[in-house]
Amino acid sequence: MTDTRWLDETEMAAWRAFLSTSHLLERRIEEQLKAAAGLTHAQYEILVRLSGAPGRQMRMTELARGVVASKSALTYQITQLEKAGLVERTTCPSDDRGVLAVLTETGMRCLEQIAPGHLEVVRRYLIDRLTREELEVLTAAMRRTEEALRA
Amino acid sequence: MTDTRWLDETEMAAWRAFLSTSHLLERRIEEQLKAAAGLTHAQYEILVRLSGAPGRQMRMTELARGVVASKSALTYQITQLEKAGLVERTTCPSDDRGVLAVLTETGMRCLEQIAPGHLEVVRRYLIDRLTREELEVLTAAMRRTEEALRA
DNA sequence: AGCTGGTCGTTCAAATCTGAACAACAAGTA
DNA sequence: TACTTGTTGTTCAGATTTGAACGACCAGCT
Repeated sequence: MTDTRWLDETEMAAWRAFLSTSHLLERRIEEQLKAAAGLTHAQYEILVRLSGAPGRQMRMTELARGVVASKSALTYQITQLEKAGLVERTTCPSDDRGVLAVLTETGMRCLEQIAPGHLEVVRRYLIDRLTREELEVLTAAMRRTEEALRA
Repeated sequence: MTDTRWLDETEMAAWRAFLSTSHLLERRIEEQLKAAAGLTHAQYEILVRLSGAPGRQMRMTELARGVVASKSALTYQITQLEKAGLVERTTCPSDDRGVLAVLTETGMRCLEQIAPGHLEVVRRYLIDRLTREELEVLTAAMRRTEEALRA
């Protein structure tokens, strides 16, 4: 509170661009997924994480960390995905408190079907507009702040 | 749908890092603002935009575009900020349909008071972790995709 | 003036997220 | 064993967002 470190032009420009772009991209992705499969981006990310996990299953808490969602938000979304038949709940054998979210065959097929359309959006607006070097700079920068935020 | 262009490792790494980090940062910012002033990040951004606008006022639609929010979301938030005395609504003199959101003196003082704490978070987790060059690369990249998304 | 298409901001119901509270269980310690 | 501390996932109420529908208004044209 003593003396405020404001952002200079370069810093402010970076922050504003990052902020606007992430929100705009989020919007577009949401729109595409809703139209293509009636899914939320949050739901899509859950399917992706599960599909990449051993046994296509994950503990609720671990999954929540992965997709950056609160525990209650994940509980809600898993319930929705369960109703849609894309995910199932299993009690964790090694921990009676635990719950395993498991990707069903239907869920896996659904994901394979909508992934191309989703990735097309990610490509068109972000990935294909960056050079190889920019991609690497972006990754390094993001990982540094991600690491700080996970602590 | 013909042949899918998947993302290679470099591309996927960039996308995942960008996605996780933007969500994590959003969370932290939300947490800080809530604790410091009981404000949402969306509300804070509205105050910032208004403070930088001529006459500290903006048309609803223009403001919605600026902060990347839907019209209904903005209507809701402006109502909240009005209840808090930080913003006022005025009928637009040149267009009877229009509504001007005006930042009040109280709103301006509130913003000046909480900006330092907010910027400190932006610095600590993002800005201060990037080199000058990285900041510029990030800005350029984000602006390119922002431009595409605004079209 | 009358029409037409478009824009503006709001409203509404439904969906989603948040954070605190909670009960059940785990793991270590005395 | 009994106790303590921490974790797990859910629940709940409240806050916020979404998208469609709507009435009011603008601008250009006839």
